[in-house]
Amino acid sequence: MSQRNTAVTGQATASPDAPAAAECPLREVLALIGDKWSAQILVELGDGPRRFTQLERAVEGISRRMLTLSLRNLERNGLVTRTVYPDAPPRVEYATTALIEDIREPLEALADWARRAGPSIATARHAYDNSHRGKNPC
Amino acid sequence: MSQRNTAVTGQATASPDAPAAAECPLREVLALIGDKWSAQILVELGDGPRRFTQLERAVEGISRRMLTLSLRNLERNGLVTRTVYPDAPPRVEYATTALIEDIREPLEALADWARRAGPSIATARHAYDNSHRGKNPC
DNA sequence: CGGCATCCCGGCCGATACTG
DNA sequence: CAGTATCGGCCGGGATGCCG
Repeated sequence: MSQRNTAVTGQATASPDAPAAAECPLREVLALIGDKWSAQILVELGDGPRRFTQLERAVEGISRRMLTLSLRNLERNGLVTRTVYPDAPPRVEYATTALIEDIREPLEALADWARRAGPSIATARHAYDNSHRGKNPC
Repeated sequence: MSQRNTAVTGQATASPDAPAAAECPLREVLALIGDKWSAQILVELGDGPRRFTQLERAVEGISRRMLTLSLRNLERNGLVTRTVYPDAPPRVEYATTALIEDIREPLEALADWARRAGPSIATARHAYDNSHRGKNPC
């Protein structure tokens, strides 16, 4: 069994069938793009189609393995397309589908919020850590 | 060492210090509320302050353990407040802070998108699974 | 009521090496 | 270039039980 499989190498980056996302739509979104890399990949693809290696360099820190798995997952859920060109040096392009058009704005809004709230959060965190320190011996 | 600690029971629901969220604000948001329960908790708290047991019942499926860990994490990052009332039966209320006011809308937008795109995604997934089936016995 | 401590497993994810 | 295969660590998170 060396061919492509549903669970590529024993996992699938997201739930294999979204079994119990149940009635909470927020959970569903997070199950789709709430993982470590998918959102960043979508953002990068938002600027236009990208090749595999382009994404690998753009996302910064992602491994080929996780890039592959994440892209497969996004493709499976209809969020990106994968196009193979029959060139001498292999060439594959990934692009977003119409499905994501409607989430780009909310995603941007979240990012904006992170930029604005970031400092406040850091402050709150340090305050919390200070007031709860000393419980643990160094 | 039976007191409260930074890593309560060996984990922290989110990164202990958000070390390498780096320059991607989206990653930071997901590091904060991208886990399995935090977003739902925030949504529930959006309707007003809630007690621990109220949340436990409202969130549906969450364990006391994860509720505690998630709330602690949200509290640490200044997204919710924890108020203890000195009553005979212990009473603790959780509420959102001003920090979250600005993400409620984007969060709602994401949920809306999930509701609308849900069917299309399911279709895409089944199509993908069909066209890639037969590689694995059974 | 509102937690915390312990056990434990499955899956995320990184590192590394091999392939068409 | 664009993947795939394999090993292994770490941690999210469920189940259970005890405590003030």
